[in-house]
Amino acid sequence: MTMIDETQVKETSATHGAYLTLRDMILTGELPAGQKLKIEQLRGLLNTGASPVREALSLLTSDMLVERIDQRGFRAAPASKANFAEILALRCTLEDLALRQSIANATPDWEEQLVLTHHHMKRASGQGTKLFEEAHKTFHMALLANSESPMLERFCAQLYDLNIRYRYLAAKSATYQKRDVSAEHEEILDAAIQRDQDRASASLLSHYRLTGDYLSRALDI
Amino acid sequence: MTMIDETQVKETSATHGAYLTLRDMILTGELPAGQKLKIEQLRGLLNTGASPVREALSLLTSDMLVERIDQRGFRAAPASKANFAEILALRCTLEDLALRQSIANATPDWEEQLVLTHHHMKRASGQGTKLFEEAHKTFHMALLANSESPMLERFCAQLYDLNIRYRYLAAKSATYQKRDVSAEHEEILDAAIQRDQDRASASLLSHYRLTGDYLSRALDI
DNA sequence: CCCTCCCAAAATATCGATATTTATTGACAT
DNA sequence: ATGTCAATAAATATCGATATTTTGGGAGGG
Repeated sequence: MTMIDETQVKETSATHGAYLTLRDMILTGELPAGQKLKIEQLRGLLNTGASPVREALSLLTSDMLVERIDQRGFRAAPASKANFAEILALRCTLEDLALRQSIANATPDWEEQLVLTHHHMKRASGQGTKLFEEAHKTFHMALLANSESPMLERFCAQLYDLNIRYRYLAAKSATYQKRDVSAEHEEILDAAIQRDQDRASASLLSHYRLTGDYLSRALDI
Repeated sequence: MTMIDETQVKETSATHGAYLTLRDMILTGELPAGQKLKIEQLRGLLNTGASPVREALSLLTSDMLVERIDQRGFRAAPASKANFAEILALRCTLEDLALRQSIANATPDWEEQLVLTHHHMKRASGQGTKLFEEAHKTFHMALLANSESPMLERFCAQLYDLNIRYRYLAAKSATYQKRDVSAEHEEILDAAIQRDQDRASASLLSHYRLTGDYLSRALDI
């Protein structure tokens, strides 16, 4: 006999579900940085067994979103300005590399993906933060998706996610920026399609550094 | 009542033990690349329960040594020339960066560590491969240990390990190299202590590329 | 002869209970 | 008051059993 609990369909395995939920909770700050993550507590939150929770936490360890303390459980990875600065610096190095490689290997197919994902992002702009975040990541990852270096792309994706957390952290505190982010995206897209490595990389890095400066000021951790 | 099984002391948790053993088996090729990793089979090998095995495999996923196929278990990460080339290229980029930063932040303490770990490596040279491998990694990580960028160091360590696997793979096949690896290490050490970023990085990268070329030829995968 | 569908066998994923380990509390001696 | 130690409480880690899913191998139909 099968129990149908959520909304009719059992999307994936309990582990994967727990993984996605926990990840989201950490990224958005619903589970604050540094917080102890008790199995029993999470077991309740996700209404699943201890095994899936444990395994999901183990997986999140890969993503550097959770730390494991041997024999003493798990906790959400701590956040700090130093950590944020490190993420920004690494992203600039790695995305620069990945973007240049992507452009070097440029194909019509890839360019079409860029245009598409950019369009989706623009359309998602009005709607909720959650949807826009999703589309924003998709666009940025599409830029790198042609590097023919899966590990490099993986590192970039990982760092991208780590950065999101700081965006949510900053959002809690005061001021909201009034840059023309949209124009920055257009500029990156255009340079990529023109296959201009230097311009694309420069505008991408500038995009990150502007956001970085802004976040760095907004953060009070 | 406590059961004492191995050699008197229970080093760590079952999970951590399984993690170390499995990792070693994959690195050395005892568990060949691409092989299906069945829980039951490993459970026997490590004589422990299914939970620690599962969790160890999850952790190895972080290290990109194991792949997880949803609902279909785990397998040792596949190996290929392309993957090897990617690892080499990424290492060159990331270690270059880390080494330069380490040198930029140079302290007497760090330099002493370099000298020490280099000495240990030389001493381990005569003894078994296993011991030398250990010391070799320690020396190379010591070079990067002063970068003040923990994540960067983590990436480098990860890539270092992934590379080891290819060394073991190549060792199985034919010829043995006759480079003066020891001199290369001296050169890197010397340049680092002189705080000469360019020379240190150049000799480190040359060291890797020479090994890379050799391995690339020796591999038949 | 080949393809599809179904049934057994194998393997994975998950649960619930138990054993270990770590954290906490309060009494006692200083 | 204060620091130490033992007993208790809480949490983690691990086990063994069960439910679910995938795989492999025919039987039957095309």
